[in-house]
Amino acid sequence: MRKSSKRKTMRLLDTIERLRAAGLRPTRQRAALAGLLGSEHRHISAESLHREAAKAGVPVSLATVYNTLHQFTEAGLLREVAISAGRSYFDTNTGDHQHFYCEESGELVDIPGNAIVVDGIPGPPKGTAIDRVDVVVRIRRN
Amino acid sequence: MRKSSKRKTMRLLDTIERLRAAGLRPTRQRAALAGLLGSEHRHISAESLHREAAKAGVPVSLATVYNTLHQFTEAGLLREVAISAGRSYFDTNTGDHQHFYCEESGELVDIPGNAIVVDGIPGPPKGTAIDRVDVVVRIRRN
DNA sequence: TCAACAGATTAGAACAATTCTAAAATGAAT
DNA sequence: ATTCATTTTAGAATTGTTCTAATCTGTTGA
Ligand SMILES: [Mn+2]
Ligand SMILES: [Mn+2]
Ligand SMILES: [Zn+2]
Ligand SMILES: [Zn+2]
Repeated sequence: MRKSSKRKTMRLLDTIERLRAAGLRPTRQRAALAGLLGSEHRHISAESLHREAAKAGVPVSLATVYNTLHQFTEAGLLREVAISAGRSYFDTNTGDHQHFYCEESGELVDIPGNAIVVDGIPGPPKGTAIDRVDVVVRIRRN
Repeated sequence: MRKSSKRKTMRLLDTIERLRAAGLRPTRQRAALAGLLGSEHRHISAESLHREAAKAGVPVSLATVYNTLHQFTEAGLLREVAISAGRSYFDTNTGDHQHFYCEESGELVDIPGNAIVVDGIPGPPKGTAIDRVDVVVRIRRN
């Protein structure tokens, strides 16, 4: 067994543990998708992940991709980012951070959470509490 | 001619002027929709405006509602608010301000622009400039 | 080891929001 | 009035997402 193969196996075991810890049965599809999501921070859509899976030779249905993205989000493994109507984006970076968004390219770039400070938020409407503060800095090519 | 009728007529003339100023031909439909949007600040969707028009006895097609909302947005008479994938919201308040958003009720509440201060935004990616900073304060009923 | 079953996956239908098409209507300019 | 570019429209088409109900699979415990 070569080194890279052994590394891959260990990553798979890790992934399976992480799924179990999240209360999700470690199925072939979930493990494969979790593997594709990987360790670096990424912004993906359901369709893009579905294409990626197909390209990687993992035949998983689009319905399962949607199910899995929502389950991962509920489990705190992903975060959903509302950027523009029409398409949902999921973020593998679940920590406190914000985004640059370029309408022209559709690209999403992280802004570290410790950089931005939002001040002066009024008390929320009676009977509600603040859940999260999302900042999207819309940028344009020049 | 009664007072209220005269007021309505003047508002209509105003609306027509404003459409002309925006470079839009003041058609029956555009004037009616602009009238419905009114002067108070509101958050609407295409479908909700379409229903409102129908209820007001103004038969305007859904396609025209979409066209008009986009044209008004382009002309700076409306602003599009990205809140959640799936439905577009338009805002008759085009000034600098932000929003509370309650996922449970779908309600959108204005936060005056002079209240919130966003600090520490990093320089935008090379070759781009900041267009707008959107803040959405997500709230939950408790 | 394997039977049994709850939970997961799937193809495809259904759905909701939006956009497109191309034909008919209309505002503006003669 | 006539003309013509612009606008409106009904309905089809497209897109992203969710639903359905049949099939499959991971887990459990004999
Ligand atoms: Mn969702
Ligand atoms: Mn739009
Ligand atoms: Zn991010
Ligand atoms: Zn607003």
